[in-house]
Amino acid sequence: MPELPEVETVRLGLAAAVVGRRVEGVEVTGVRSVRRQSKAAFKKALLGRTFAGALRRGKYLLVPLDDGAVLVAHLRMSGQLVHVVDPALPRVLHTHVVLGLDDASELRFVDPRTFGELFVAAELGPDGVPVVLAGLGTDPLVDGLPAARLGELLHGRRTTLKAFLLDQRFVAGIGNLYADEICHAAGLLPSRRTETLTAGDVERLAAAVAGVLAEAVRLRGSSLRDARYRDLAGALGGYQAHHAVYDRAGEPCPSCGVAVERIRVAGRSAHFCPACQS
DNA sequence: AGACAAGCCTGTACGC
DNA sequence: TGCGTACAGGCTTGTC
Repeated sequence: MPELPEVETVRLGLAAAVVGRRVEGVEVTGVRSVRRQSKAAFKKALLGRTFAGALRRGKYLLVPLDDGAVLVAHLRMSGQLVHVVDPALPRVLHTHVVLGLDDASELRFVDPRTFGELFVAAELGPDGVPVVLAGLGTDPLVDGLPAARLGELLHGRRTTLKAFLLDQRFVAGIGNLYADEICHAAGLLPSRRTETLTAGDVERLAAAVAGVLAEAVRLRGSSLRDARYRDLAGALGGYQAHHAVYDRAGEPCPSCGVAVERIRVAGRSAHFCPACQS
């Protein structure tokens, strides 16, 4: 499930492979992948446009177009963007949108669970981010997230650390996997109440957010057992081999060897080391 | 065979 | 009262 590091890896791929290309064809065969606007409006907004950049905000990909609008993509659970150099290659099952580009390559959107979506946003805020995404919080990579800022965001919150990290209104880009890894790196339980965090805890949390995400981006994201996440060229990520706790219940904590446990927090699976985290 | 996983939205209930 | 939080349900399909 693509989170910030996976989406950032796709963004880097888009910047290298499709920025500067012009859209010459738009096919929308999926029923749900384009749902914020009509398929006709989506096609009209893209046809003839040139990709002018590749940005990311949280888990949203933003591709500015040469007319000032922005192509927005969210992969949700199972979405994948694939750059296919040879359009004669067969389309895999669940290919819902295909953009034909002026170098004869194709950008394909594949999404078995159809939670993901594409749309073109014309109304932008002063930061160039579509106004419909104005509710997104701080992006730790784009904006940085020093401990002082994290402390401000935590101020007054009365919830679990897990729920806080997953709430895109405060920090944008963290999902279930990286929430668990960040908690472990910070030595804090995912079930820890935010109102009990000390200044030292917040310092370690800020360092963990930055450190875990940076390392995961460096290794081009995490591909899980289903190998659903792949980068734009179809390659697997490398961070899954470095997971300390996520999806490792019963296996030894890499720091201390104690068995990793799994519980439910904020309605989600949460993995943690009972010895290293408090 | 059916529970489960995921992200995000919506609706509703509850507590300070 | 009102706000923030909690929880459940919906959407979907591949996997165990």
